[in-house]
Amino acid sequence: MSFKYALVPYIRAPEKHPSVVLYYDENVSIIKDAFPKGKVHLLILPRNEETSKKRSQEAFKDEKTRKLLEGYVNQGVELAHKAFNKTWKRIDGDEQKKMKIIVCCHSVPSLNNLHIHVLTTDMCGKNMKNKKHYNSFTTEFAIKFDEFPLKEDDYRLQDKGRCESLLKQDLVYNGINYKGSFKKMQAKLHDDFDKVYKHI
Amino acid sequence: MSFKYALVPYIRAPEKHPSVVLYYDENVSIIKDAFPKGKVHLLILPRNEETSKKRSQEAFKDEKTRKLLEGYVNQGVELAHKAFNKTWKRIDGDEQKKMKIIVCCHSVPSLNNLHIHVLTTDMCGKNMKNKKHYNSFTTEFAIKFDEFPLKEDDYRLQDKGRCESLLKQDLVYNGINYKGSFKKMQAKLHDDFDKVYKHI
DNA sequence: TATTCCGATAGTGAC
DNA sequence: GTCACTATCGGAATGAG
Repeated sequence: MSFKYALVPYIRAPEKHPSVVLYYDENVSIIKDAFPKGKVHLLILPRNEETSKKRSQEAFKDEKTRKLLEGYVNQGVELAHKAFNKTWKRIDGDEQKKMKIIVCCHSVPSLNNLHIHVLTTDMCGKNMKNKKHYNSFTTEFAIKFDEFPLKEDDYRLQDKGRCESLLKQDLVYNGINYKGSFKKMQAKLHDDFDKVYKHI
Repeated sequence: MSFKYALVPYIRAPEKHPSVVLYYDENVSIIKDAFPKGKVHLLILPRNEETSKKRSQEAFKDEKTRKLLEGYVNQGVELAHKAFNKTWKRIDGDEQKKMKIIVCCHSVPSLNNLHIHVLTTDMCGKNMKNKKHYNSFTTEFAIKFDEFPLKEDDYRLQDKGRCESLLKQDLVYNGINYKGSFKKMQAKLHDDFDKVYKHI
């Protein structure tokens, strides 16, 4: 099952992966997601071993941990904006309007090391390929960083099955239900993106 | 919907299709199935217009029609054996053992002209590609020619839905249930065939 | 159950 | 929900002056 530990190298030895690691210090590594689901998609990896092996729901019950990460989250968002603006420009030239960023953790992660997703909301990354990818960022499956700590009765603390069922929900974009047709929705997503942004 | 009439040319003008038509007279055309599901796969097509447009269940209520076709069925089986033996030979050399032949009509045909399938039981034709193909010849979905006329209470006279559900049954070969895995079953079918027969 | 094309769905294996 | 591969399953079109 070693794939579950794919993030370990960036936590243990970030200095060895300069092409992937955007920033690191003793507390975190911030890396580019190898399979981006948005035009920009970063991961913040806490380097503390105890923190890293917890699920987000547990790790962020602790206020000190949350407070520590808060600053890095702001930094991650800043890095994401910079990366996005380096490649994309609004066609209307309005530089006040900033691309929105999602900061979240998956309620059922597949990789064993705690990671905070920081990604643009376009959902147009090269590796956005199916319904589960999409729903994992657009439904409650994604726990927003500012939702932590979860209330004690939040189903996402315990009910893995219910969380996973969110990934099978009908696709919804702009209030339109695309049912099973991921491809059609994706075409619309790309269309809409291309109407607003141009490649630099 | 013209695909439903794909067989019409062979009924109307068999003389124009010598590469497909093995035999014809005023009553029938016997042709090679364009998408063979067995190593040899023929179709017997009654040329009488009234007969041709009936389902087998109805057409073969009539004894005269059955008796007329009986002879052609025997001829079709003979032709199938000849065609098979022209290409395949038993490895054990036992020429007494003859390849078994299925003679049947589908309880829910997709083509509008009545056609009797005559095919070897190997289920190893080039166009045996999925579960429905297989089940259409190995379950009660296939009405054997000698089952006609059907008893009045046979569900296949009326219950199209139940007939169609037979096509979705689990795959069974040699008492083994292959569930959804058509490819694995097919590999076994080909294996077993190749153990007994060699190409001439 | 005619085929073919496309796409969604499902299971697996990955060291 | 890591990906990538294979295969299964599911719908729609097929014609054409």
